[in-house]
Amino acid sequence: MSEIRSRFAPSPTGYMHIGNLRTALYAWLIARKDPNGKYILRIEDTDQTRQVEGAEEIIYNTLKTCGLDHDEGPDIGGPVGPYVQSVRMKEGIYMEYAKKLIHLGGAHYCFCNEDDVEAQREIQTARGEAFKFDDPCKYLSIEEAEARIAAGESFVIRQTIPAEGTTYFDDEVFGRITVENSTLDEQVLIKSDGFPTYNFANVIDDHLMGITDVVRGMEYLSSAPKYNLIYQAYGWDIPRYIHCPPVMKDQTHKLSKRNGDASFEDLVAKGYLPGAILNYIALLGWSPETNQEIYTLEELIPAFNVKHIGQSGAIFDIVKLTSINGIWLRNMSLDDYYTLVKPYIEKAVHGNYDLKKIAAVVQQRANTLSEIPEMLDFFDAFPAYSNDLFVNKKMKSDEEISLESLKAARAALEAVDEWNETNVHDTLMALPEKLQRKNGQVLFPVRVAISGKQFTPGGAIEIADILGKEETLRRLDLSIKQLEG
RNA sequence: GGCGAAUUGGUGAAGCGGCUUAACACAUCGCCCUCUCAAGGCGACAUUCACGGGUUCGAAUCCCGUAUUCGUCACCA
Repeated sequence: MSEIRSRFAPSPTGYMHIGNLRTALYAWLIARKDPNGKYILRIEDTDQTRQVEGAEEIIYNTLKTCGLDHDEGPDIGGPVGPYVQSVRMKEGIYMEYAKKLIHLGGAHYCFCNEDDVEAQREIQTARGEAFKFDDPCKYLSIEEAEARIAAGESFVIRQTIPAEGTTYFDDEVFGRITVENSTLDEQVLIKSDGFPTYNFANVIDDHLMGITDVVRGMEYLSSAPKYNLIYQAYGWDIPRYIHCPPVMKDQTHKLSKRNGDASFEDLVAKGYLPGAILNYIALLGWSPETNQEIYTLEELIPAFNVKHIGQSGAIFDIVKLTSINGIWLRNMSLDDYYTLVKPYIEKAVHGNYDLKKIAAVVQQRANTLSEIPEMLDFFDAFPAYSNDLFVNKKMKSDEEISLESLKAARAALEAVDEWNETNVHDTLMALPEKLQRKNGQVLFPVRVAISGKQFTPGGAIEIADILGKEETLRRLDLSIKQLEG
């Protein structure tokens, strides 16, 4: 009965930010650490003006591709549904609890219109104070208020906050936060359209759904004390709070899609693996106890520990993500890698080549999927290149030596009957000795001559093998002609 | 402006009073390996933990103040 229940409670506003995903990940890990733990998905759509079509789909898809499976949610149901706040609202859940709170003295009806509130706000902000609505309605008796409602007056329900004293709440990462009650605003709990505000719906749903661990961004840190007041009024158990510092774009700006920063789906489109993204995100603001840095989702479960979540914002570093992604790519078996990468190879290579060999050669060098096509463009079209490429100090190679090597290679290769990597290798590796040259003085020119590029995935032997005898000889001929001027 | 929080190298960070001449990783720079580029191997890279005081035999680690940054102050979440 003491199972951990954590939740991911996104608003369907469009895309999946990196910060949101990290919150979802941490909450998931916390639930999965407990063998009986449950991970709940709840859709928070109480703001009817911000609904975005298809946003829910993005949430389901992202969680699915990340492997963040949930045990209860709108799509699969569960014992404490419904899991969408707008449908919970229609069932009258929030209004029922709000009324209960009123009778417990933790809230009151308010009939002030927005102009009344605005007037106060102007005065207070002019004085440089934080806004705190001094609500005349709080002195109305419940009977009086109910009579006005019965008469058809529009109303909201606001939280009632004790005038004096302090309230605190305990956070797993920030410790105890204490604030003066006098600084707390009597915020709206139920809006005039009957919908609850985020702050209220959250408390009610977390309690009704038996949530034990609340993971969320630290932008909610200042409003958290008000939550405790509500929990206390009801006499409910307060869940564990885990507030996470923001994911930053730089020192002073939060990472946000609004500023054109990458979202999860953007990163996937750029050629990053979901697993690698999750791996990296886990490390943003959290650090493991060992020096291990590469984690699969499964490995993250035992390693994860709330105690090691940091307190200051972490800057999102795409370079580090790229490095981690490269490691993930290189760690794959060739078969898995090949099926993953085949579409990317086919974007660049249409000729009749052994794509799996190409995959093998590219696996050691690509850090992202999307950079693969341009690495392979020379297979289809032998590019025009300058003879300068043959000049390389380190290889002790120049145009003259290259020409000599190329001619020798051409002749030797022409004699190869069975064209495979071993034979090409043996043939080419026999040349340096014969020509009294270093390996690089022969193989380097050959690689340039058949690829036309300064840098290539794979060396001369691998490329020649993939290109095949006919194409290799053809390119060699072209390059020899070019060198002879 | 009030309130809350944070502050260790270019980046993520470890550290929680002596074992720290501040771990590890990315990035950067050397060297090695090598048919290029990568990958891999080796090495360099904070005399110093925002600043100023204090406590202590001893502080990045505890306390106070200053500065800076972030968050919040909505019938948005």
